[in-house]
Amino acid sequence: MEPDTYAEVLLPLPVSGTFTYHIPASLLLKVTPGVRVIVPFGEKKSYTGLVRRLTTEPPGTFLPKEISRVLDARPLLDEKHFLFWEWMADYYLCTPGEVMDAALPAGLKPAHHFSYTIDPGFKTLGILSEKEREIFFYVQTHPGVLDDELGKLYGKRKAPALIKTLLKKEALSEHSQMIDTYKPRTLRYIRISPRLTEDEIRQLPKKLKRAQRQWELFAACARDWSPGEPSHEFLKQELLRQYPFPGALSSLKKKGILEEYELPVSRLERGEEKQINLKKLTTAQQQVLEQIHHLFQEKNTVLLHGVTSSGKTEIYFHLIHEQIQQGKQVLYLLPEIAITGQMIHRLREAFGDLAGIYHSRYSDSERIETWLNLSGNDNDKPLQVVLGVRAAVFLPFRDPGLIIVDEEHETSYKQDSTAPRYHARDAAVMLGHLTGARVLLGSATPSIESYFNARTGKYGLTELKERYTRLAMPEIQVVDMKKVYKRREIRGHLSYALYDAIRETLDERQQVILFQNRRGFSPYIQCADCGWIPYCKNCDVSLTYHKNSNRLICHYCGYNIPVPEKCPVCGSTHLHTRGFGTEKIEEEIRLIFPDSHPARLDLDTAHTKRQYLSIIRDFEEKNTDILIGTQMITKGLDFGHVRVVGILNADNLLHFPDFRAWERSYQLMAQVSGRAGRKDKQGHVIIQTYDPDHPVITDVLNHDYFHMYSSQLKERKLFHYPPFFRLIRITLKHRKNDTVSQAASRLATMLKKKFKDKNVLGPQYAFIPRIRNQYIKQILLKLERDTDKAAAKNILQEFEKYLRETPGFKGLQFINDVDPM
DNA sequence: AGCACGCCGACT
DNA sequence: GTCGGCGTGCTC
Repeated sequence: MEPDTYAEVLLPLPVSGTFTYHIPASLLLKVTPGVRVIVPFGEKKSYTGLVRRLTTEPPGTFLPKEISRVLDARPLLDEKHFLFWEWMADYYLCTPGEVMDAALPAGLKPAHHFSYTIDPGFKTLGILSEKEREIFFYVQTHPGVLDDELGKLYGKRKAPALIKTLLKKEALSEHSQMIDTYKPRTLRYIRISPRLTEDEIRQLPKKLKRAQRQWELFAACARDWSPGEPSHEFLKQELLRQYPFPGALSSLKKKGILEEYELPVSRLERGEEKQINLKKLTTAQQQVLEQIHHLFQEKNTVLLHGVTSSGKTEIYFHLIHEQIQQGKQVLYLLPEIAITGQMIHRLREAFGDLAGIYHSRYSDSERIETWLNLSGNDNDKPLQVVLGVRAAVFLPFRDPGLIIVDEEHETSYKQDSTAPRYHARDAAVMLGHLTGARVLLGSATPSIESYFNARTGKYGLTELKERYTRLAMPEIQVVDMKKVYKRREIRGHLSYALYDAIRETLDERQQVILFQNRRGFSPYIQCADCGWIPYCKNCDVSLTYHKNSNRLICHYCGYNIPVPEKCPVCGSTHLHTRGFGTEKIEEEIRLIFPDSHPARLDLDTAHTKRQYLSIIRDFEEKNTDILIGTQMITKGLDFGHVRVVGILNADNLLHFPDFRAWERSYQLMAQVSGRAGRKDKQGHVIIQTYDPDHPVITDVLNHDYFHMYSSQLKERKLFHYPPFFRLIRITLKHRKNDTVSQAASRLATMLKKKFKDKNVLGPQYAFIPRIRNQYIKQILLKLERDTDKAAAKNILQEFEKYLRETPGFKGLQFINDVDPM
């Protein structure tokens, strides 16, 4: 007799292992690694989980329960991707469950729900509290209501507690329920019933003689019928449009002559089948393409360093085309903000329905369909290339030949708010390793790490130095704000130099981009008499003044209050704004250039994708002529008529307290500059700074990436930072300041003893020491490149476990960020 | 994560 | 004496 088979199932729980279930004989063929299963868990719950592996080894210490249902016909992912998940959990110090959570689109995610009805025997309303009664009556009018709907109505926190007492008082009954949130869209088809024999069909003309409409309908379906062949199928809606006889149709169905059935259609936008359509490469591009091929023979990963507007995208497209011709798939990663309508259009133009998009802007259903398509869980032909954001690294490509990570220096590739705190670029390199796909990183301003890897031979390196249309690099002018203020050569926050450039540009009906790395009107307000500054009550930050709403807003927790009329400390009415943000610049521009049409692009004006796109479109169509924005304007935008780019205050970039500040400043300024002068005329970039001789400014001025790189590299070496050292940033959070402080210094001491003193930095308060009433301290652990990382991580986790269990340190939160940004 | 079990304060 | 607070520990 065959031994029993068990499945190790990953459940969406924050635990490290899997749970073992017995596979009933009836499900034996259906349960394979990678399919989702419904399993009982605990007393009455059931979860959807993912089968990790099968085993015939019976567990010794417990009696396994049975798998109750299998949800997928084919695995959602293969062994390689499981290994990828496991690498990620291990490398970024989180659980496989957390990786699973990040990897799967919401609708495929293991979850479970409860629905409620009132208990029919319940009589004594009197024993219910007012709130309980509310829920009771809601359930009475909405039988079968789900837990999350009640949660939405009565509070995510409160509802479960109230429901619990209602269950206890036997007022409600609970029903465990699997929700399939994903419903494939279907189309209805009509065909001649295959159960009809040939003879019966031949009899039909006689039989239907007196039913004119039924006869017409049948004749239409039988048009191309030939004996022995299966009937053609007709779209119901099409058929009824030509022959609008629904009554006749249902009669024919009743008689068993025609049959109606549903087939799922993919919701993926499929353009018509298209011939692959590529632009011809320039000589320089062609050379780089060949070099990439050459480098891929020896290296898994290649860095393409190509100046802005050098046409990297064209090279990518040619590489994608080659992969498709070889029957291989391509993953094409871009930062969220760079996936523009323009970009999608170009991809569809080139690859038609072979191309897919994986993006948060797309509905969850569309993301699910992309996933199911790639995993082979639908009947469509597989996508050959998917353009996607960070999370697209998880897509279950079965035969990937190439992974492109464009704008590889972008910080948005790093997920830092929730675990897994992974970097999609580094994950892509690992994925390439596991799947055999080549990895191409691209950037005009590569990260120091990637460039270092390329220069030291870990990656291949190729450079594209020529701008696409023989476009000259923009002329960069640095304006010394110290002198400007001394000589009073300023209007608002615009130096005369910038003012003149804008004036001239407007007169020539061209466009301007102004970059200011701060949103809001001004960073804070201050009492001119006593120096009082309003702070957030939940966080240790000053409140930012927003003029539009006339409120003071905390950018960290959202806390906001109206602007006080007078100083609460001294009663003075002289409350002045300090510093400036995008909102203030916009106001100044309207004042200084009354004939201009400025627009602002930042988190406040582009809250939704739609708003963002409409601001961009207005600028593209020249409805607006001055675009004032934060980081947002630097990403992948292609404007044809921008003559002048102004960086209003380079200093708050340069003096950011972070070891990457200079690198970032360079990248930002170089990328913003790249927006200038696209079409016929050379662009003009004006950088306002109090520190005109700053080395980074000089490098930007000279378009000298390499100099920035080498000087930064020296600093990194000297102060023990990447790429010479690996960093783990440990964050401790607690409601009590004392608790974090004590725990943090205990941890630091332990780490210093175990590693070397110089390898442990801190503890120190976070940049914002308190957010949402949680005190935050950080320790930076620096590991030499040759340290046993696994061992170090184990030690760290041991220490944290020990501290968590120490009396007095209860409720302490640890967050480990590997390779923090 | 949820949920049960378990041991100490304010209530009919 | 009980209801209920959330600390601790387990779930295949």
